[in-house]
Amino acid sequence: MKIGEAAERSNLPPKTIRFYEDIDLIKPSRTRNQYRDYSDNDVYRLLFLQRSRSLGFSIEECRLLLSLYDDKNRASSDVKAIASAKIQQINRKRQELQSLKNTLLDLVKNCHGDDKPDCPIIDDLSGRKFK
Amino acid sequence: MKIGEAAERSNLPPKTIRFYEDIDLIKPSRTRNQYRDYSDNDVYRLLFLQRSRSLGFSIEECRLLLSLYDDKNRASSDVKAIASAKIQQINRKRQELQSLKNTLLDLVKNCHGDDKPDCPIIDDLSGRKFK
DNA sequence: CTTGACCTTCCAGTAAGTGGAACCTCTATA
DNA sequence: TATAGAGGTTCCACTTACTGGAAGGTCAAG
Repeated sequence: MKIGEAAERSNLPPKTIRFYEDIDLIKPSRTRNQYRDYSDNDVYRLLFLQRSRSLGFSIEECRLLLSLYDDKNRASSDVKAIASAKIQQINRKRQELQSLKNTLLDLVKNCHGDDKPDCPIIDDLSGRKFK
Repeated sequence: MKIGEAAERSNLPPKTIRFYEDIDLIKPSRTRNQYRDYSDNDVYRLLFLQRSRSLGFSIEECRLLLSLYDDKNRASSDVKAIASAKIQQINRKRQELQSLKNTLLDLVKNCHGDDKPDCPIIDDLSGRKFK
């Protein structure tokens, strides 16, 4: 099948699929007229990429995951370790966002939010102590 | 003062400070020998950038915030609106991460994590239904 | 007078695509 | 048969927010 159909089936834009080929994540065959020709297996591969990317794995992590996907002798513990590390990463990111949010909430709480130029948020950002 | 000292005082690397100049966030004067020459006000501006960036504001948001910082007649409500929007953004991002995490936790929970090639995580990523 | 720290500019690369231009190919229809 | 349109191709540039490195200039100390 051509790239358009592969795109539909994998929920990935054609541009992204070509990009994945550029970085050697997938290598479809070509027809005589140079059109990319995707097999069902290629589509599975693209779906694998679509799902793992949407779960927050980086391209390099996806590459690793794909190599495990290809490796019929992989240990499930290897895959589990990658997924667990990703969960820890997400936890850290969430905590970081939480603390940013708390700081912003504090700032917003102290800002009267009217038409006057006096603004504790700006004061804080500029480094003026105002507490 | 030269860029090294401005960097120390603002907690920003010199490279980043030069970059901020490239994108017109700050315009220090120059000495005869072409060295950048930062005033105290310049350092406050850099600190403002450092703080707002570290609070998760994008460069363009910082540019807007800086223009409010410069505007002695700004309404504090304008600033408050930007900060509030950012809080909403953070909330959305956190929810997104939470749901990614839940999916990954589910996957990991179902993976025995031993030396055998059978792996529910890979199965799920590849689109095979295994429940 | 040379060494070393620090400064300068410019070019390239990062992550993960997206947008657009210029051009090709196939199918359908007037 | 001519042509229009859909969808394919390549390549280059842009995005975000920097970071690294090369090649060279400047200045104070020894």
